[in-house]
Amino acid sequence: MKKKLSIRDIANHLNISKTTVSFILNGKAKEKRISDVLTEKVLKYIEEKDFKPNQLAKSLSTGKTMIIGLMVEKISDYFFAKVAYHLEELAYQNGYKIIYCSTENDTEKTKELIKLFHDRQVDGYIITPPVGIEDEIRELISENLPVVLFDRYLPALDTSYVGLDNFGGTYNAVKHLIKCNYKNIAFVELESDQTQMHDRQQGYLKAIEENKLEPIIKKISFQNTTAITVDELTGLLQKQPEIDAMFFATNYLAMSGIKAINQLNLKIPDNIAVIAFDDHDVFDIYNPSITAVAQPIDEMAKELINILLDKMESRTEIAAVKKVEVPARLILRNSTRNS
Amino acid sequence: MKKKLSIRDIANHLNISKTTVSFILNGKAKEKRISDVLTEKVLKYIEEKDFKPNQLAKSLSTGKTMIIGLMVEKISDYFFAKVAYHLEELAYQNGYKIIYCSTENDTEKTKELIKLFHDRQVDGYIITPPVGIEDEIRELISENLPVVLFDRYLPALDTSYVGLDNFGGTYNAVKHLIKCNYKNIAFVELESDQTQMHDRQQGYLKAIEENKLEPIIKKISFQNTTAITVDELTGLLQKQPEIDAMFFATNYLAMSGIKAINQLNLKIPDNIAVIAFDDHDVFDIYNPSITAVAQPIDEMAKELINILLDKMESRTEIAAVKKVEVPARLILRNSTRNS
DNA sequence: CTGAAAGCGCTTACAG
DNA sequence: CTGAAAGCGCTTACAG
Repeated sequence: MKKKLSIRDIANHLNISKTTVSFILNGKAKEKRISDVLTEKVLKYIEEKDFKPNQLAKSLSTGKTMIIGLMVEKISDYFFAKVAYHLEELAYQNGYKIIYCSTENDTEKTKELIKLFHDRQVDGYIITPPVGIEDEIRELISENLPVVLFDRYLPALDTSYVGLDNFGGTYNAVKHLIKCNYKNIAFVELESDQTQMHDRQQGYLKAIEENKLEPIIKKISFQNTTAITVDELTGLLQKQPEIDAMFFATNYLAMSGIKAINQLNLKIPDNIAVIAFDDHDVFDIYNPSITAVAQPIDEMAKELINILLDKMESRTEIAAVKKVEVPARLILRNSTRNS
Repeated sequence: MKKKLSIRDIANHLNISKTTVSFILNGKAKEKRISDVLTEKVLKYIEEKDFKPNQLAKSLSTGKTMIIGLMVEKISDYFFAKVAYHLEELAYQNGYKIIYCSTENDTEKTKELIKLFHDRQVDGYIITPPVGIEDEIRELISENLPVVLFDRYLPALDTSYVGLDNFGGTYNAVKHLIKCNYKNIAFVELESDQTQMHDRQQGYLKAIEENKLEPIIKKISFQNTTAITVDELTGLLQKQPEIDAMFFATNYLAMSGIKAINQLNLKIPDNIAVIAFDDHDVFDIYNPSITAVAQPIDEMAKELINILLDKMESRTEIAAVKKVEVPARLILRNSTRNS
């Protein structure tokens, strides 16, 4: 078991002070006008011994951890996993590490997690907030900590935010269905107070109203098992056989819906069309492949990191509010008759 | 912006020493025989001020970070995401936090990540190793750091390990196909030197040989896009139309395979049976639903944490080797004729 | 029962 | 150009 080297060991060995070593280590050799010869010598020794400064000590002393805390609804979800992946990449390029965790959309759990991140002293927060978390977010901001909300916002709170144009994305997709001559378009959504759900619903309603069609809205409880959701959707289709298209507000709802459609032996897209909000890699593989409203994940990740970095590196006010809504992309596949 | 409280502020305010506050904070009041009255008073003040000790300072001083580093092949994969989720839960119950990252099966990237975790001074490592990482793992162990390998092992290295009984799981699944009267069973696997792939192949071969059938093995490159894989599998099925069952060594291969089967208008399970290694929640929703060899994820997570905790809390030697292989579960669905 | 003091490994304002 | 010293916020061996 090797003894860990410290900055003082190096200083002692080379007969110089810790200060000098520290300056060289942090690239301040020029600025502090330390001689090239000395700098060379120290760097060489460090290289040779493969010295790694203790990050804990560094953080304690600088007050920065170089860690970004990412809290998403569920890290195992396709969408969030992808976003996390991109964020990790971008953060890393800027010298930051990401630690992530799942809120499960549970307000209490999220409060716990914010505390945890706070204890670990992360330098910045990216959060997909459940409802009821306003006070905790406000508290973070009042402590001058950089926060960016993501995926959904908190209407009561004026904070930086990156999300999709949920309204426009849904509006365009439903208009596409209408153009393809579908008349009875059901909208299946999660029972939820969150803005992203609400905005999708509004987009649907606008398209329906503009075309003088009848809205058919089905709300599914967040706590449902897949089996129960499938049952409820089977029920809906039996009760309202005139439905000839279904718009699902999430990809998992779409999967349950497809199962219900299969159970009733309806054919996609002949008897019924399907569009899912949020793309998923299995949609391309499914038979028939499923038309989806996709979120430009890499673009969102880039916006998130940029806003956060600007705050963390004090290029903007920590409390400055910047909101970005990126446009959705409609990916046409075979679950809709495409006119 | 509120001033952060420190242990010294508390000590000053109550006119006692930092030592006493620290002891009380760490539940050592009894052990150090600090009076109940004082303990009460300190606890009350801490509660009231919502004081949180600085973890960085604590870690620097104790040398423990209470963080476990988890490195999986790809955190966005269904299987790994689920495992991570369970591990997080279990770690949390024991006062540990998990930080995770993806190796992408890239040896160089993995070396980087091990360095990163090492710099962050995680207390323990759970790693799904790519090949060629033996030296780095050996180095960790020689520094007396707890390491458990997961999902696949490194034959050249005698380390603690938790994984599936890949051999038995595949063997039983293929035997099931044979029992259901399938005769020309193809095995589709990833080109890979990893033990889990190798063991699955061996399980397949054993079942085939025992029943005097002809093996048909197709290897798919790890770098393939989905489209290329689909093409290759379509080619295979056209060249060898006698194939009446396909066993896929991973769930993503199965999805590509199903797409190939659909493109050729073959019917599952009448023309061709499908079994996937590694369950996926869409398999249950797919039409027809897909028979799969499932890994008992929660059980694996439990074993991992137990082995790691035993090492981290020095209940066993850090270098002690414990290997666990958990049995696979065959989940029969409708992609196989079930006799 | 309780406290003064050294130490964990860094950074940085200050002095020369 | 370079260093001595204080400080970040904890823990803990030692002394009484």
